[in-house]
Amino acid sequence: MQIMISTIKSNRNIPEVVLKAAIHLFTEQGYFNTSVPDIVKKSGVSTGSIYHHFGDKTGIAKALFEMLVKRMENAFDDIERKHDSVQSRLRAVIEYLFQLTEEEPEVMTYMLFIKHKEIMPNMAPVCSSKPFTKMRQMVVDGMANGEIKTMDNMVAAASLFGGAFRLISLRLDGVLERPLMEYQDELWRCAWQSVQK
Amino acid sequence: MQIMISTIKSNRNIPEVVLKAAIHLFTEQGYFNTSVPDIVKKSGVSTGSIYHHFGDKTGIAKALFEMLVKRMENAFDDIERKHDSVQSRLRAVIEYLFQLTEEEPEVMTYMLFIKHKEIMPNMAPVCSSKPFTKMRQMVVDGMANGEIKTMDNMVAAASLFGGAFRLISLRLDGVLERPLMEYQDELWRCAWQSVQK
DNA sequence: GTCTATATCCAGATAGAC
DNA sequence: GTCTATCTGGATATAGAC
Repeated sequence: MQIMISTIKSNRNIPEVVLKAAIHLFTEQGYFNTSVPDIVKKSGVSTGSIYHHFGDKTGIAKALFEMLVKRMENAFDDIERKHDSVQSRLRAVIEYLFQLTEEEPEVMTYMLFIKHKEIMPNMAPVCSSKPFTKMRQMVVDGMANGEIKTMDNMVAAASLFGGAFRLISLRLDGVLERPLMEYQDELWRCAWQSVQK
Repeated sequence: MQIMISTIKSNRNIPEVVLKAAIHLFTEQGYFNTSVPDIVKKSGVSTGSIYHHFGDKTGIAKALFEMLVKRMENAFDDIERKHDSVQSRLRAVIEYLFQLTEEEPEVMTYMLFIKHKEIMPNMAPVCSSKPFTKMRQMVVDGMANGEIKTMDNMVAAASLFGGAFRLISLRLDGVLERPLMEYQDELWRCAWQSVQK
């Protein structure tokens, strides 16, 4: 591997600082309430550079989304490597989602609650993205090996993850005042019990 | 009661036809991708009349939201009148939500998945609106009378309704091909089981 | 690759006749 | 109360120097 001289010459990574400003503005005030001049001000990067790197405004949203989806996918791959039983995998997934919500609420908001179809009209819904199909696959595996009661896959997945997503949503909306970790054990007991015989 | 002569004079109710056009456009392409001229074209009502009735563009979104929230609140009041046990009330609520999703997907989309805070920055989140607090109150009642295991209110509500909301979301995103009614019984068994001793 | 200056367009909103 | 015609600001995007 060669040393990346180009990154040494410039002391900042423009795409990175733009994306950081963008996720903050998009989740705070919404994509459509955020103008490119807003991003210019917040990031300190000029209009010209932004368009050079991202093509247009939707390019920023797209780059951000792809980065975050990839990141979550990697996290789930990690979980599959570290846990054998479906039960402990599913629990770890929920723990990861709760932690991410607490530590980087903007990331979670951007992934779950931004209507990407409005920004990029021909994009598939988030729930069809790799990490989400992976979650459903775990459930299918659990049914195959008998850990989970036999039933419709979608119903099982919805029952297992639905409560967690509700709590995440309530937390991001400011309705839950205490951190999600405090609800985790009790929620998981309910979720797991819902798919037992 | 007097006969409403004014409604006889004009053969159409302008706010109504505007709201009908608006909910279609807002859910189809998003609030911010919909211009007032779009609504003018779709509704056949002039710019001037629209501004006369609604004040500004956000006024349309607001009127629509208030109407739909009120309607859902009334539906839940009906349910409380018709059912005594908490179990049958909760089941009826989910049945209502599933039916509404199938019959008027735009209404459900507008209530659940439009980011109203982006449109009206100082609006409370949907989950704080009357119908949603009513749903949580039912759960609290069920815990008080012993139908539901004693636990955190929010966890119980999330466990009971989370799966239903997931399925609604998947259905509106086109991921579930079959109508929600077909999943209803199985989902409810899971949801109810999740909060039993 | 990064910047400033600028073009173009169309949105939201208003004026004022009827 | 309803309409048409019109104003104005600010958004996205580009041109072109450095």
